[in-house]
Amino acid sequence: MSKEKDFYTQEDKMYVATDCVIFGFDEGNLKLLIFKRRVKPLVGAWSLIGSFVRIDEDVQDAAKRVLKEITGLEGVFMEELKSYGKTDRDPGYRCISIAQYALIRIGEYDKELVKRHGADWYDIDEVPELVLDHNQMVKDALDRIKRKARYKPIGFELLPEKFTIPQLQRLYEAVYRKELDSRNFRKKVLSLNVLIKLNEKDKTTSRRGAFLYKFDYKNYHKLLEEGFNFEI
Amino acid sequence: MSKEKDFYTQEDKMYVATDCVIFGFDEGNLKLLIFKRRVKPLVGAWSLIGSFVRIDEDVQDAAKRVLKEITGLEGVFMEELKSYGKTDRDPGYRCISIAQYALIRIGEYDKELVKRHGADWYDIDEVPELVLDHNQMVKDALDRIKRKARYKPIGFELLPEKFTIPQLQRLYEAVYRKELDSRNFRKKVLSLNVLIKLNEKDKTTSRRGAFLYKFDYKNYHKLLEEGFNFEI
DNA sequence: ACAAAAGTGTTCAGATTACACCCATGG
DNA sequence: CCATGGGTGTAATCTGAACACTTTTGT
Repeated sequence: MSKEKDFYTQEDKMYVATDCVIFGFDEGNLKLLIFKRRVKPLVGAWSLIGSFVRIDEDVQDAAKRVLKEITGLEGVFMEELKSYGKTDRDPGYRCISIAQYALIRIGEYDKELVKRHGADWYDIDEVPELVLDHNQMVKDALDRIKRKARYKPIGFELLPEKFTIPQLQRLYEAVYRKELDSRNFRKKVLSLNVLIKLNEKDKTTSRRGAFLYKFDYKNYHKLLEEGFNFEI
Repeated sequence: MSKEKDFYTQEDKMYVATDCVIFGFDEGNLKLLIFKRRVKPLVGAWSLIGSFVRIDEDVQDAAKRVLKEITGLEGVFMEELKSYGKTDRDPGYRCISIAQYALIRIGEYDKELVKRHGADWYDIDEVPELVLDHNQMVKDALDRIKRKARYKPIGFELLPEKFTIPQLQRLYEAVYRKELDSRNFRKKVLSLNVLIKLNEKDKTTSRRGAFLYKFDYKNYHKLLEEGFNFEI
């Protein structure tokens, strides 16, 4: 930055942070990754995972950086939620935060790293009180994925690469918070033509076993361009 | 702020701006309000209307402030679009911008004020090159209202208080960029039960005249709570 | 043989689409 | 009297919702 002229010296500067609402899905429940603060202010309080944005760092990159620092993951689905810009949101100093939400495969993160950072998964119904406006961020992120699930096949980011249709249904049930009819669900989801049936079964949840599928990203992108509707 | 302790002094501060993508609708065309910069840097270039966020000002309030400064309008529909946070987006200095989009009634703004600020309306298809990433903001805002029109009756913010159904249809056609069948459009829009038919006609576009309607905000909010679908 | 989850089809109601003519009026 | 935009109905199709039984297999 130093090579550029600063035309704006009479204006106010402030801190810019980014906070990540990190969702996972496990055993039928939607989960949230939060951690216990070890630095001032608010030591010991539960918080979303976030960081200040550095002056030589894109906001998106800052979000990717913290996600990687805590979970070891890269290249996962992450999207901006909205900004939180009230003057009084942080008692420390004027700081605005650009919240993001991420969907990760709960089997794939680096458990050692997560533990070392004092982070832990909470069932979405049992999230404790978080610092600042972080509970509001979680609420807004939940509303967002509920809506988003209507037109993007959001679930596949949260499931392992190979998954069964009953698993996918349980995920949608967790997001929508209501039970779905398995016949209609299966019919709808298969009609989208974005699932590839494999010759393997998952036998962990039933004696009979359920066929595994994987997501057909190629077909999916083709359909997106045609303006497809993924409503379940 | 000064009464609070600043815990974060080792972190980077930056400028935070907000830019408004201001839409209007006139004679069948969606329009954009932009203005010609009179200050350094980039004097004379076309730009969205924006401002730095002051340290004692909410981001939303900053957006409202600039909208009022330029158009004289208050209380119009305005919503956050997204943040633009790349390090190199502003050559002046590190500055992130929270873009907003607003929908205003093109007959109601303060024309004197707009002229005095060097602002002008451009047809959405004829927007000139704008400074920084402002063309991208416009594109993103257009995509947003296209999607938003599917589940919120967005059009009413852009039309005068009293409007005709053909007017409303032309607005939707401008947003979707395709022609709609007038019988189906009328059927659908009336079935939503959010229009109040008035005993007046608008005769400016036909000899016969078209009945004027107004939007039934009360009924609309009731329907929203029930989770209504406004797809046209 | 039985418990427990996986898998499968049909019917009905409501919504969406396509489509063509008469109406009212000012000039 | 005619040109112009406003206003109306119906049939065909598609989509979403409701609903119950058979299959598989480990124990």
